[in-house]
Amino acid sequence: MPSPLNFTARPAGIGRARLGRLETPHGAVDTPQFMPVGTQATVKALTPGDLRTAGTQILLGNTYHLALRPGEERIRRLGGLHAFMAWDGPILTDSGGYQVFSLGHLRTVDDDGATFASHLDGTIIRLTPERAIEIQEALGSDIAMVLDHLVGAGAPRSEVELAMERTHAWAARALEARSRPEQAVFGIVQGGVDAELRAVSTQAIAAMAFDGIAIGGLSVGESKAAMAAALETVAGVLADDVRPRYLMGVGSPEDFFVAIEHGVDLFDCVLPTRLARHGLLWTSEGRLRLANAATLDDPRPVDAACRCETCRDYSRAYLAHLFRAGELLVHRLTSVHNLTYTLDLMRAIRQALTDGGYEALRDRVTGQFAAPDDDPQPIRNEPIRDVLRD
RNA sequence: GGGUAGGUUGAGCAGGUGGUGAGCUCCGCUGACUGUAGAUCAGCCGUCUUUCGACUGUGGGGGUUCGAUUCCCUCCCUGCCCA
Repeated sequence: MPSPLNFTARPAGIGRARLGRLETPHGAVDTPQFMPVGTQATVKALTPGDLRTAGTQILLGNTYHLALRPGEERIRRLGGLHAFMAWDGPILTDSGGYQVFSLGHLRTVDDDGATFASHLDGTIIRLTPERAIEIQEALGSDIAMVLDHLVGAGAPRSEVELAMERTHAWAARALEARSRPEQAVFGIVQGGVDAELRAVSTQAIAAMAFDGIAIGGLSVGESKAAMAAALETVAGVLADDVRPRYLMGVGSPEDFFVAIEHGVDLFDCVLPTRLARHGLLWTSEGRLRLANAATLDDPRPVDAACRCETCRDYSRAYLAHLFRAGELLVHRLTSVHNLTYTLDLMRAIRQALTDGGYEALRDRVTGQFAAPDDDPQPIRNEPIRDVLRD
């Protein structure tokens, strides 16, 4: 089956980093690229217009959540996920594999698939590799993910290995089950942070006829060093693989650089939008917490270097007020900003990989977002009253 | 003026009928969050102490008592009813 995707990429001269372009039935995506997460057919608090303005090129949706509500058949009857949510750009749907992990106490897993007790009403939901493909075909996403089995950091090797073997078997079954040539399907590498299992898994998935390779089972509690090591293992095995590579569930600004240098093309993460709703903003000077008392008196924009509507029109003090007052507008304004920051960062990375200056950009951003333990200079979040006093 | 119900740590409450009142929810302070069961969650939130712990605190004053939030006297304040 010819791939519905057309992906071209070239080495960028920094580690294994590459610059590419991914063409899908609903439009092209420049890589490296970040995909905002819209689990329930919406990126929380944002309209498709907001997403476009922020620079979004491709979105995520979720098999488990949409099958539960409103139901994939209803979405199919209503014209498919793109029409349903009024987003005409590319969409990638996750398979529900993450819910096998995150809803651990509401499900059981066996070799054939996973059984959930719906988190909404307890209804029993069965997800198999075939069913996950069927749901995603009904949703009509551009890229479907295979159902996989991921386990948390710290799981015993035997458990990691079992989940990996299951993932491989499920991957093969998903490929057998696919019936829509216009929908791409990505396989998912597992294997935890065990170098041997990671390598085995990468080889197994890469040997199958997927349209792209996803790296799963990371950013689930392991250390930064362990994640980097796992990426190195995967990158080594995939050295000559020309398909798009997608690191699932990552990440934070500093994580992007590490992964890109290991050849990752695509990212998704709830972090920018979730942190936004929780009052944590990413800026060109590091983190800004709306909840902190000092922000209440700060007349400055969130980020003077940012082009977004929030930074153009509103002060930190106003956002801090909205946050404390529980006003819903704050969710849109902070989400607009964090997504703009993230997508502009990704654009800046592509630019730097093209024109130079990548290392300087990486070092600056990594320094701003380093863990407190590594950073003796926590970001300052103080009002500039002195400047205003005449 | 008469009657009645009250006054608890920023706010709102719970509790306590002579022997441990620092418990809850807000507010406030500080964190966490990585393929979204998350507009969520955690810690702190009288004073001193890193901790352990110590001390203070039930409207004010006084009394009875070994001991009072509890019993007595008195004053202040608030709600409601009647005049």
